[in-house]
Amino acid sequence: MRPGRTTLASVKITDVAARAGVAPMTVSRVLNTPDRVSAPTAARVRAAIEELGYMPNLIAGGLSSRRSRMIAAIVPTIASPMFSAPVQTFTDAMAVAGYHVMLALSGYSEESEDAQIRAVLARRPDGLLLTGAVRSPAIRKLLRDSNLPVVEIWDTAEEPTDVLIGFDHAEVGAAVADFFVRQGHTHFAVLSARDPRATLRRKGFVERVTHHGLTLVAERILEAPSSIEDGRRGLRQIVGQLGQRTALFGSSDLVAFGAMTEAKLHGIAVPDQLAICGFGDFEISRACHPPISTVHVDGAEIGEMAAREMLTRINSAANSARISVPFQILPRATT
Amino acid sequence: MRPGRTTLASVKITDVAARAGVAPMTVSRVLNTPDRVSAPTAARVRAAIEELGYMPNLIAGGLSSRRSRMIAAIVPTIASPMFSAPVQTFTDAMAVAGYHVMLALSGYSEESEDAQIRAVLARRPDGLLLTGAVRSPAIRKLLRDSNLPVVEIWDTAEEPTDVLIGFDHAEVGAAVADFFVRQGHTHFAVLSARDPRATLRRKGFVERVTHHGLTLVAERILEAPSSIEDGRRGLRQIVGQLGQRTALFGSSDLVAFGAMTEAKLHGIAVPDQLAICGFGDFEISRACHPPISTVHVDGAEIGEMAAREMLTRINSAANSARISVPFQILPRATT
DNA sequence: AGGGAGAATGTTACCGTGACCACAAGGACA
DNA sequence: TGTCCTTGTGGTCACGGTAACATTCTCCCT
Repeated sequence: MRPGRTTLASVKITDVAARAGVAPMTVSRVLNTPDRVSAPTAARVRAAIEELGYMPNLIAGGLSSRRSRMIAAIVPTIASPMFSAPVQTFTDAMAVAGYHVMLALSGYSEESEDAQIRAVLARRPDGLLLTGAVRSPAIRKLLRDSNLPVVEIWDTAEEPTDVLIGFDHAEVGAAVADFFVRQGHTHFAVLSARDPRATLRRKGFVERVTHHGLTLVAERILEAPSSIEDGRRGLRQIVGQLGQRTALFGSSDLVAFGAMTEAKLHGIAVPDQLAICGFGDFEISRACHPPISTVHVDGAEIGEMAAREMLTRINSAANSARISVPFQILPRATT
Repeated sequence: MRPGRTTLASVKITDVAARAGVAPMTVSRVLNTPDRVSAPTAARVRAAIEELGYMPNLIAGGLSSRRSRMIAAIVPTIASPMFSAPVQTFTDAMAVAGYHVMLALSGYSEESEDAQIRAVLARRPDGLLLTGAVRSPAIRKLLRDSNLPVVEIWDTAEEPTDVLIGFDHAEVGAAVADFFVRQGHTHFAVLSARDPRATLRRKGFVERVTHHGLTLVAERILEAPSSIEDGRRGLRQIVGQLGQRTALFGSSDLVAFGAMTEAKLHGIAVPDQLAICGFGDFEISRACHPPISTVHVDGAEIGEMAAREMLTRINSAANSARISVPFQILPRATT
């Protein structure tokens, strides 16, 4: 460190300005709107910044400009690829644009989510990333009044607060049922987590099965977020109800993998006696043996789209929208 | 909404003060140091807050108090339970204490981590959570000079910048080697990701094997972060080099699971011809069949400890420390 | 040559809080 | 009864930037 150099916290924009022989405002412009400063001046300022080890204070800047360059993201958990994937791509994409992401985890509790939203608004984020549509009317009103970009992901069933990116989970369930039916199945089972979106998938599946006049032989609700172990336990609990040939829909690939594992131990042939379809296209369903049929939805892509929508809305007003992301059934070896 | 009620952004502390008939400072005290305000005054202030829908501005508060009540966390990725678990528990524990966590993802690139640290310091966090010890001397100096609490997790091999919580990965590798040796193994193989900590484990393993004068029949470096598929591919590549009875160490449970999956397909008996030990005690190693022997380390616990240390250091100066977290080999069905 | 447009930079006035210090009122104590 | 301490509250100002407007200078066009 050169003599006279000062430390992180103590150097402020006025110090840099003095050193470079310009006004503080010019330093600010060099950092925020470089094209409005002449090249020689900018060079002098940059040199001063370098020499002093100046680090801008975004808290002060945020207060003054009323833009925090920060986004709050609230997801149930990051322990599942379902949410870690979009959070990861969203964070990366926003970082490129100069935004940081504040992460809050809500579990699967609605009250917790509401509390987190309130808490995080005190930091004056420039936007909000939420999981599923906000249900509490009070919070919805708060968000609408705040005039902030709100991107809700993973669910398009409900009315968007602002933008909603995802797909209809009930349709997924129905599509899986249809897929099984086309393969000639007549007997069905579901193992499904107790979370809002898994519930929609389960209902869509069950309704479609019923609509076809076919038989639901077993239905089991698991805890959320559900694990491989939940899938195994679920299958153990319904194993007595399975017939000669049953088609099982699991609410995630973890559940499906657990069910398959347990089925093998019970001597049940997959897919001949028990056909299995999961959800999420996690790596495990692709890389295990036999590979498990599943529903592909691109969480990473949803995160990127969310970032795109967020930036659009930060930079210019945009209308409320509902953006559908396709899902796709991937038949593999278990169906 | 009652008449006269104003919206989020516009209500400030002076409005509340006027409504309650007190000075702004008193409102601030009601929110930050309630015990210094008389009960009747506090009640009046709270009523005014409620009526106006006041939401404090933590940006302004942070500028004034020079405490942002925010922690920056930088991890390589949250796609692996290795990091999502501690991030999750850390975030939860800090939230209870009124701190929010800003998340940045560095991949496995050191330059990216350095850049992220610089970027995030501009937000004046009250502390930093990092993965592994900081290696760049410039950044280390920056952090030390900043006088911020810095909690580094997952690695105790290097010198801590401030506090280091984790274990020695080379010791893990050595312990696994010893464990195999005690079971009578004489031939060994490793499939290991190209990341700093996996590399330490691999080296510890290989050195111990060599030290015993035993044979390393195959060693394969995988990409980081490594997946089930990487484990399968790795095993395919070394399958020709495996002898009658080999003990394989995988750098994570995903790798181990992939290796086991592929071994079965090649007709290799596990554990008789190929014994396998993973690392991390992810759910998959416990819930798959046969359950895979692994090294248990409690990522969730590390996150909680990190939060504890962070809060301690925020509230009072503390000495640099290196905190060891135990790891434990869990023999299951693959060894 | 005069006028106007545009580029580069400076000046002023906050942004919304909390630290710090001042001060009034009331009770304890000698 | 006077002094001292404690408790509760208010006033002032600084935190470190940036928006908005003002100013200066240059250059170009008619």
